[in-house]
Amino acid sequence: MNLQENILSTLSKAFNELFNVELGAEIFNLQYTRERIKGDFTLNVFPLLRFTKKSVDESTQELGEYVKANLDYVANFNIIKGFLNFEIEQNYWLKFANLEGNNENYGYVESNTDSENIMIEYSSPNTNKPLHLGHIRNNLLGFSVAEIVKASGKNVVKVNLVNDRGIHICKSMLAWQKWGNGATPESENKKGDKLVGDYYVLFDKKYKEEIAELEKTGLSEDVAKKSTKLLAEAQEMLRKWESSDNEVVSLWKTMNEWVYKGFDETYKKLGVDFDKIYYESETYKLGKSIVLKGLEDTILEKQEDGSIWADLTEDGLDKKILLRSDGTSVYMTQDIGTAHQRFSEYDISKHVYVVGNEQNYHFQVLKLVLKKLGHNWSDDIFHLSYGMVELPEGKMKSREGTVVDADDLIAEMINTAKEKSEELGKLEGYSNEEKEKVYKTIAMGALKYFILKVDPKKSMMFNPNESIDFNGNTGPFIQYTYARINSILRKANSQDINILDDFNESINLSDKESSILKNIYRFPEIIQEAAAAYSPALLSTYIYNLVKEYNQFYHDFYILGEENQDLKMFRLRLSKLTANTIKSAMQLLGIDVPERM
RNA sequence: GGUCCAGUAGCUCAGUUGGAUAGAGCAACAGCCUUCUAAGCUGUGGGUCACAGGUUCGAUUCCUGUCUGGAUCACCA
Repeated sequence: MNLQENILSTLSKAFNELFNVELGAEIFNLQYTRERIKGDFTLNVFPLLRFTKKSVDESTQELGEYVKANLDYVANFNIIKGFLNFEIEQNYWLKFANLEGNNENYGYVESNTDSENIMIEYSSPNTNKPLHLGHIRNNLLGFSVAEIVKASGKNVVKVNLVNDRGIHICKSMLAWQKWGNGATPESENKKGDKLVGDYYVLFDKKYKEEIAELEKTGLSEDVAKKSTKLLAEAQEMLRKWESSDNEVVSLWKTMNEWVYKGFDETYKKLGVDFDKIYYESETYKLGKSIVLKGLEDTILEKQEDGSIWADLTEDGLDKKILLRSDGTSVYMTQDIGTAHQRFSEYDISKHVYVVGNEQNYHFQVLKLVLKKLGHNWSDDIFHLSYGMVELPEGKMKSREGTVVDADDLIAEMINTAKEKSEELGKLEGYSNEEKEKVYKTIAMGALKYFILKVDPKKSMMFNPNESIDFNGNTGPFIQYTYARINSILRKANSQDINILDDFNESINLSDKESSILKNIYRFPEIIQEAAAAYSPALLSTYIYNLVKEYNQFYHDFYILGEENQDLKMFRLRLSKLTANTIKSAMQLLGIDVPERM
């Protein structure tokens, strides 16, 4: 039992004995005591007055006395306007520090074969579009959430779904065929994803030109859009692709390979990976057959033109097309197939889709259609919907070129980290290779933290003209603190001090020191909370606060320079604990910490 | 138009079941390197928590309405 559980059960007993009421632990509002107020845990007594049937002051006083008398480590209590603050004896924190002193996995819960299996899909790139800042948010979120859920004691399967089929793919293939002159990534000296992306943009340009031409002949915009030769050719290509036309399929394979190679490079830079990759091209047929089965079972309906629909109007949604009149699949069709395949392949209790909030409606429909088709596991689908990354001038639009390219941004960050680091000149003695590694660590730390510290649900602002900060509430600030602690630990080591020896617990803790210990004590809870909320932001806020406190401590107290041996040993231990916690928390954010910087 | 999400300091963001004096960072200004890394620490200024009602001992938090911004309602993915 941890502290809170002990206090809660003692409170239950208190109500039983003092006020003659049976209350479960869940009724008590027990929180960590606010900063600047004496105490460690705070009970809000107001909501309990209806059970005590006594005045606020009396109730609070009696509860405080009871808990103090009946719980060992409650050293004292104080009362402020109906808030009962329990003060935990410092010995408890000191024991805790000795106990967890060198537990590298402190806070993590190991999973086993009985643990829940959770599937997390993220990234899900479109093979026409090179990865940009929006995708970076997706990838970082997905990876971090997976790490956090894993650390909370679950088995995690990270999956990626590649959007490798559909009319959009045919657009870039067609453009390459028509105007590519056989260009390859090698011949153009360009990353494959970028090259293919260029042809997608080119298609759109030519398509718009053709629409404009048609409009000049007197057609309305809507009619013109549907009458272009280009679109007709793309549609024809999709039909050929779905009927496995050799030429089309072989071009498709070639161009996809280019893209994958490019994506892999970017994934590697971002430090994200997957346990399994699914391809739409391999699941859409399953989706198709499920849809046809649904039609047979009269759950779905067919229109005169042959297209197949789900009628969701009873549930407050619209009608949704699941198969086109020419028999080809839409996005929803393959998603039905993919979900089906995954739930039959794996025994998963939850399937998390990390997908932008622009697709909220899509997932609402997906869950509902699956449910209608009789798949109860549709309830286990969770759409982790995150907000857009906005630029000062508005949304990023691939086709309009207003995107912040992932590779460019990463390169720029590394460059900034390098400049800054060289300016400070703290890496003397490192080889160039080691230095480059540190630059990358810092650059990615800055970028990742910048993105992950924002609540996933909220849209976030990124101003490309203001480079991402390295001071304040940033990744490098946290990394710096880690490097600083390490510097001390290295020195201690070279003085033959064994940090892992138990320290003498008969010392007096300063407020700052016990505050740091309390913070570290909370780490396991934070992991659980972050996992339950699928929110890396909770972890970044946590680690920032811890680091800030440690830096204050570092500034105000000597560690190695402390003359009292017991205090010195304790402070080294405290530093070690902090470093471990920083490293663990940052790991869950997918951020590395450097030994020096 | 329907549905959903958001609005907290000049800017970027915290604020988890309603609770104590609403917090950080950046930017601005003023300080701190003759012992452990100044990517740090300390201080000052900066708020009608969009607005108006309601619920109650108590609302940034819950409810209703209004305003503003965004997303979505495709035979795109």
